[in-house]
Amino acid sequence: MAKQDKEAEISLWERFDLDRVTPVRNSLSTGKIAKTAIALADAEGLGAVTMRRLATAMDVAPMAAYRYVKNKDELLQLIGDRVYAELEPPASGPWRESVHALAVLTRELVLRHPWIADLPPVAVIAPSPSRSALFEYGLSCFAGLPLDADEKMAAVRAMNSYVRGAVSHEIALAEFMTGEGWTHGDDLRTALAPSMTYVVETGSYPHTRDWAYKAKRKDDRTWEFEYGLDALLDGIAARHGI
Amino acid sequence: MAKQDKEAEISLWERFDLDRVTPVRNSLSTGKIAKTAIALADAEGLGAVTMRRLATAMDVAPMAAYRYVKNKDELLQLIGDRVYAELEPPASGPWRESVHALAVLTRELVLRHPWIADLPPVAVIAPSPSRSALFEYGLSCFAGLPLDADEKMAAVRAMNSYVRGAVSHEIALAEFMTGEGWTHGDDLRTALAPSMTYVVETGSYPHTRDWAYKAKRKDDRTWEFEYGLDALLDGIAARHGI
DNA sequence: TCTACTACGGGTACGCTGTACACAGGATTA
DNA sequence: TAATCCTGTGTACAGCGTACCCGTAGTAGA
Repeated sequence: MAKQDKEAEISLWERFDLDRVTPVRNSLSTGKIAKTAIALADAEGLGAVTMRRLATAMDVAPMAAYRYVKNKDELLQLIGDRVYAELEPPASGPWRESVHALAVLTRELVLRHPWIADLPPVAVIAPSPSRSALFEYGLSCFAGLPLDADEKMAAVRAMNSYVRGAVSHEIALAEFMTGEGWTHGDDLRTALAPSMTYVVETGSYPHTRDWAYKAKRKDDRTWEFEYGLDALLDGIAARHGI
Repeated sequence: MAKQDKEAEISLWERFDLDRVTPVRNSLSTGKIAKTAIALADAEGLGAVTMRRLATAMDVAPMAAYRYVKNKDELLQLIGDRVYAELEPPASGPWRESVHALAVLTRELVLRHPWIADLPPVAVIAPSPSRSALFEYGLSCFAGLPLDADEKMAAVRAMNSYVRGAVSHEIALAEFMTGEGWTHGDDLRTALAPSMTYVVETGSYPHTRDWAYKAKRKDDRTWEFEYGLDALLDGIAARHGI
């Protein structure tokens, strides 16, 4: 589990730094483990990321990865961090453009790797290099504006919360719909899954029914995402006159 | 898994309706299963909700619950629904008060049963009686206002997304902090977990560091929640002049 | 009242999981 | 050359979800 059996405990991220310094020499490395696990998750979902499958994918014994990772939770933290490293913060500019762009890029990242939404919450909370950097970027967007320290943090967290909530909802809904045989398309905008018909037709949900028959942008997830995003940004802007 | 071995497949929710009609007679019922599982989760977290532990808690063989629930996923959907049934929508009033109150009540519910945040996303997406009803309530808050069907849905979903994101962040952060030996309190507002010191002190994260030293409301989660909530509501209101 | 049926819960078993622990061999250092 | 350690191997265990089959108690039809 440690780079040196005898050394005092070293954090995952220090271990990760180590293996880009010490060139290769071993068949395994934190980087290779992360890359393989991410490929596995991209291909078959987070459920396929098993210590054993990871091992066979690297042609190695089941327990081998445990030299680099304390337990599976740490593996998940690792891939959570590495996948966020893909995201390059937009060039600096007016705060609103920057924050908006960051949100859009984040959404695109998560849609590219939908399994991120399935990571255990703690794997997304524990500080990690790339997420700390993104967080720092978020805060930096508000530098020099008339917000105090608490307000800046609240603004960044509100953005994070909205984006995470919206995207995870979006992914779950998409997976549920395909799993349920939901049909959609231009000519079928008002079509509903069998499992939802009862909701609409019982008469107990008149407003939902209304939506089902009148809505025109049911498939336009990007529009829906931006609606909430812009609303939130408007609210923050108004609050501080920025 | 079915109430009648020979009958055509019946949905979880129809089965659930059945057992409040047919009084008791059996030692098990969908309701009892849900109640026991929720108690287990409240006491020891979602990880303790195991088909076997659930069975022993009900003094029954490990496989017994499968007469009432197709698989574990359905069990999770069931308890996800039952716990949301606790939430009583606020009395109707001006849209903004209603929506605000619903958000606050939802947050309180989730803080009371933090394991909700650990439910697999699909268990929170699949339509279910109590969540459909809450959704309907959300939509009804915007009835009669100058929003079209798509905008109403977008507004409700934005609220949902923010609340879910914020609360799950809040819970994960709290669990991470206690798990890490983080100290806090009036006299220790600026104290940091050992695991975070490096983030603050490397010099690579000046804005985060700034926050760590200057922020005064680090422990005020309610304030933080309401900051984002009000910002979002402001944005929605402004967008439609309501 | 006898008979047939069936819903319900019990029991056993399988393949999979995460991971503890002891060990072997090549590389590195003294 | 000898001692050390770093790395990957092998085996094993407890616990998971759940497929499948069976006994039985209670009901329904005659």
